[in-house]
Amino acid sequence: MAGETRERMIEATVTALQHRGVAGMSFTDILAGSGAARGAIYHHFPGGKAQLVAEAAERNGCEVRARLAALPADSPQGVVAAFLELVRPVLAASAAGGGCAVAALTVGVGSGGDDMTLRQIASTAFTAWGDQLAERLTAAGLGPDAARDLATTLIALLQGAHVLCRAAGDLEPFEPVARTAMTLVAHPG
Amino acid sequence: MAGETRERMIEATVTALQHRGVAGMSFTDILAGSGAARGAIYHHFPGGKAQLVAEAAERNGCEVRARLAALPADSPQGVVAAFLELVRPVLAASAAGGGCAVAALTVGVGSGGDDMTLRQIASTAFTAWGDQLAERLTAAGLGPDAARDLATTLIALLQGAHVLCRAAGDLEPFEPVARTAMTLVAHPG
DNA sequence: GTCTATACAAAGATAGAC
DNA sequence: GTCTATCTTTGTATAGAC
Repeated sequence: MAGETRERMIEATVTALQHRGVAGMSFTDILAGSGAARGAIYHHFPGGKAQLVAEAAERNGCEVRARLAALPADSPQGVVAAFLELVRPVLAASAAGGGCAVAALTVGVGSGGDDMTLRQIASTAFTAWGDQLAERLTAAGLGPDAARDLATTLIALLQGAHVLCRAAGDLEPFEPVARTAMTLVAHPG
Repeated sequence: MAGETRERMIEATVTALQHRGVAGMSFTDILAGSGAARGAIYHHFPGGKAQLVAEAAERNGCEVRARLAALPADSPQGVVAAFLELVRPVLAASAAGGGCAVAALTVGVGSGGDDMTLRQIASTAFTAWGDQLAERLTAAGLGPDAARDLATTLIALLQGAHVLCRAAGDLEPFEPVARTAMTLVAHPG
């Protein structure tokens, strides 16, 4: 079926991005992970690696955003608690060698033209996540300014926990971060 | 003088790590940045890239730890404020294309033997930073448990801000994070 | 200790048959 | 639309002269 192979290649790229990053991943990984042939890459992605990585990161960014949009908005505390439970398994995967596919676009890239495009994609995704989270927090009754600050902080904590958990190889660094996040929402602004 | 070239190579590696990461950096960068000849690398670092990267990251980790040790300990609020002012210029460099050399060891590495060693080095550095920060906070009067949680959270916020600021290309994401960190220390535990 | 030259492998990118 | 084969570049690693 048309687009089937292309789809599998994008999925494989998301996984490769999480595990090895932009510079660390190779087409060999993508081909092994998707079962596609070598020439198929440039058939589906004429822009080469840059295009493939860009599409994979955008895909992953939208998926995460959708999951944030599905958070309950009963109370600010409830939103933060649900957010923490949502990211816990993701961080567990990070500790096991995974990571954030969007964050991968920000490291290991220089100042070249294509690299700036990738950074832009990451920035857009992070902004979208923050906006979505802030929307949930305001829907739960938090003031607009406090919601924005808290949302950005939660995204930063998530990314920081990715780095720390990946280094530690377990979820241990996440626990104090989660405790702090809960005390945060108890004393906004 | 003996060790002069070796020193410059380590310095160049720290910079390369910050800008390109482990997989993204190459010996070409290190040679250009240190003025050394190609063969000099394996003369000073028989272990090749893994050894060079490991030593550079350990060096950088110790330098950061020393700067954390120099923080004043007048009050918990004072420690956090001084920490934020300490990291602000670092994050500005990150926004301009730099980054955290230690965090670079956690991404873009697989599950190989050398890679696990690098992850271990990063983990050790992060733990040392957290311990040092917690020590300052307890010296300023905070309880041991609250100090540990807050210290780990601040390190996570720092790493998260690195990712966000690098993606955004400016310091803007750091401001709400800094505001939140100050409100945090006003309501410990 | 420092340099030049080079071997060897891996990765990205293409061409062309089917 | 998919596959095999290959070109080119880059990067790690090594050998050996000075």
